[in-house]
Amino acid sequence: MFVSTTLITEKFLLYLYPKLENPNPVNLYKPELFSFSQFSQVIALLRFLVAADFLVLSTDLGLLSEMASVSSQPQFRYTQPPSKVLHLRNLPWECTEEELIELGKPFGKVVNTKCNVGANRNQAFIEFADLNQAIAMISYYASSSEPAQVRGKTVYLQYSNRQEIVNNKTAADVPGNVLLVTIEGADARLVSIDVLHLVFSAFGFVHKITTFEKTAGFQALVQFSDAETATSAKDALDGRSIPRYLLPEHMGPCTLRITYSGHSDLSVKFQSHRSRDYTNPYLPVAPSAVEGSGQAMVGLDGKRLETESNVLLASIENMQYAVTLDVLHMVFSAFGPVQKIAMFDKNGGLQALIQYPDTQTAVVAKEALEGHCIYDGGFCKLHISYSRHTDLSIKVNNDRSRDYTIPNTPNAQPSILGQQSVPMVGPPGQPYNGSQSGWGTGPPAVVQSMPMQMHNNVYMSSGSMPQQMAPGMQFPSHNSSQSTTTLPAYGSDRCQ
DNA sequence: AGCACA
Repeated sequence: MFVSTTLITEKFLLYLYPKLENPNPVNLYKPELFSFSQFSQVIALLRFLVAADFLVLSTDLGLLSEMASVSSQPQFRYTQPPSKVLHLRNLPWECTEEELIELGKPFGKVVNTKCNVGANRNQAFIEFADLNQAIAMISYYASSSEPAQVRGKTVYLQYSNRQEIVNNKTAADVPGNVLLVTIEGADARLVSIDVLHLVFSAFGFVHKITTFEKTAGFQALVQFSDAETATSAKDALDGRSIPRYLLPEHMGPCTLRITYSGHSDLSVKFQSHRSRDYTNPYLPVAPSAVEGSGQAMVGLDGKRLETESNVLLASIENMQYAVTLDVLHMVFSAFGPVQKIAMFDKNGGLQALIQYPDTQTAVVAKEALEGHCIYDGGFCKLHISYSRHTDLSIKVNNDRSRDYTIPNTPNAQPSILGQQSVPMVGPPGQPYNGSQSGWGTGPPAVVQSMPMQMHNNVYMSSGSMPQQMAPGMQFPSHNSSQSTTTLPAYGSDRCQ
């Protein structure tokens, strides 16, 4: 209740009574008797009570007496209790918030609005900062010869039956840099992520795209740099269909429904047929995106899990210095006996498969070595993933491949756990001196992921090529040396 | 022309 009942003295009611018939009692306000706030609120309250037959005005007694019911002339002009919120009806089509604010501004501060309400979308609410402002507006139009109008159309006002506007503004209404795109059409799910990328790239650099299946259908989240770019794409594409020439001929039309997403930065773990991160070319390709991969494992959280293996695939980035079989053997022997190594060139870079007797050792080695550099200065940076092999077939022992399990093999140096003291070899750089992140501190601050072509090697079964990236896929330049970390000295306490 | 929507 907005006014203490003790304020309604007999004197006050006697004063008010004749004025209640006046549709605009604000004009009759007598500051020497009551504050404006008290006056306005009580007027509105009394009107409501009278209209609702809770009070009956008695001229004889000059008093208001309480009554339960029965009114010969029920009044419906003031059937709502006063509220800061006004209900407007008979509004013109697609009335805007600006028009509502314009209408309410003369009476006070409009703090909230809601338009396009109701089945015909021709109702609205406006909420004032103060109850008296709402009262002032209702009072004014109750007595005015000119009705309230929007675009020349009469609108009808009354107090809302709610005390505040609750804006169900969902994320879909709040502009953001990420768009939620629903692709409608019988063949919606056949729309490739590359086509979506192409369509949305017309409006600016697309950072990331994820696609997924929901009850709403086939949907995608498209991330732009900023809300302005996203808005331009939304305005241009919402309700439009994907150009036919971008789709296979047999496909039906695919219409885009676009809202804003609540997200601001999508989390893309892999480049795959479902998600892309165009800002990070070194994001690994999800095995699920690799044809013929039957190893897709899904964790409890629904994310993909890497399939562990006793064989590691190492690719060497920024190979300024020769990395020999012996160097690799030394590096990887620090974590356990290395059974076999096979080296090969791939896409102008060097890769190697390193086989341990068990998966646990490989896991430890991978965790320790991933992202580290064999040589100081960011040279020969290792990127390690699990191979799908479990036992390498080494045909011949030479400077590129070796089976250390075969006894009496020259240069074969089976390592055992604990045999750790291996001096730094190779031409340049200084051995790790402990000033940078050591074993104990875990992986480097920024661990670059493996290049996406790394799955593609001669040791893998046919049909294991990674999915081709889309033509026109663009990557911002990156500084590969900024995140390199020198490989610490081998044989630290981590490896016991 | 008469009170939002998950």
